[in-house]
Amino acid sequence: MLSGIAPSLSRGGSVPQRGSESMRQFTLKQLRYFVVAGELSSVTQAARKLHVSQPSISAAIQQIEEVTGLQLFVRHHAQGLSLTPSGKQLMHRARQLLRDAEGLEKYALSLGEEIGGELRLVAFPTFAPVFLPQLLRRYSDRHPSVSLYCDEMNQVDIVRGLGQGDYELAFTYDLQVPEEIDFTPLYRFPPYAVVAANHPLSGRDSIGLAELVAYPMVLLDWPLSREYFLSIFTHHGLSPLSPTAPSPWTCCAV
DNA sequence: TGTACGTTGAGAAGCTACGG
DNA sequence: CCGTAGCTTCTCAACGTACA
Repeated sequence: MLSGIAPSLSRGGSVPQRGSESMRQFTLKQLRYFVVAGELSSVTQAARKLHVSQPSISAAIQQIEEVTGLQLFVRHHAQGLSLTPSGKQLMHRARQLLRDAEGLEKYALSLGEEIGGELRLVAFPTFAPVFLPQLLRRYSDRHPSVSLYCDEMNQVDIVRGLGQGDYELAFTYDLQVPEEIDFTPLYRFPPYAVVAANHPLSGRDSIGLAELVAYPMVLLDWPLSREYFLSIFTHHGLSPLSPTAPSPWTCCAV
């Protein structure tokens, strides 16, 4: 949540607010002006894009700066604007707020009708190609009015994205998922070893961990993933040969 | 010096609250 | 119900600044 500010949910027209409190708020419209100006690094271009005058953009930014007490932009005369670190942080949250407001509007419009709006989800790349297509297709068939937006990330970025509200849903492993995130197990995956057809261990129904340590391994070198698989060995007092670290797509190919 | 761009000031328009 | 006051937001014009 945005702390210390009180955005007004007005759309179009003015919202008269008497008294000194009125100067302590800003509107979603002003937030949108700020975000677009930040994205384009220009008041002029933002004004063109939003079909308003330059002073309107400038005034909106100043209002937000006054309310928050933050300097959001560094002004470069005749050279546009650049976001300050505070401006970047606020813009990130402002985008979320605008998205939520848009979602709320769509939700309100869809009340009494079928489910609509946008569902943003993210998945771990190694099993995203395996499970997501079928899941997404079934979901789209059932809820055709929902726009699905899907990303692929490593475990650390997935957890961060959920925490920041960038995504509503994630498909990933149960690795260091914070308590504040609801985790529902869908599948249980036993670890598999994939070997070449002419490998000494080829053709076996099962392989013991101790048998694997003698051979070099290929592991996905992503945050937590590599540590997780190595921990399976160390938990049993085993030390595998130094694994190589290819790209995720190389792993998929292997 | 011309051009591009952001800011400032003045005035208009639109909205709501309030009182008669 | 209507007129007025107060407020916000908008546009236009002018100005200041930086760069080629």
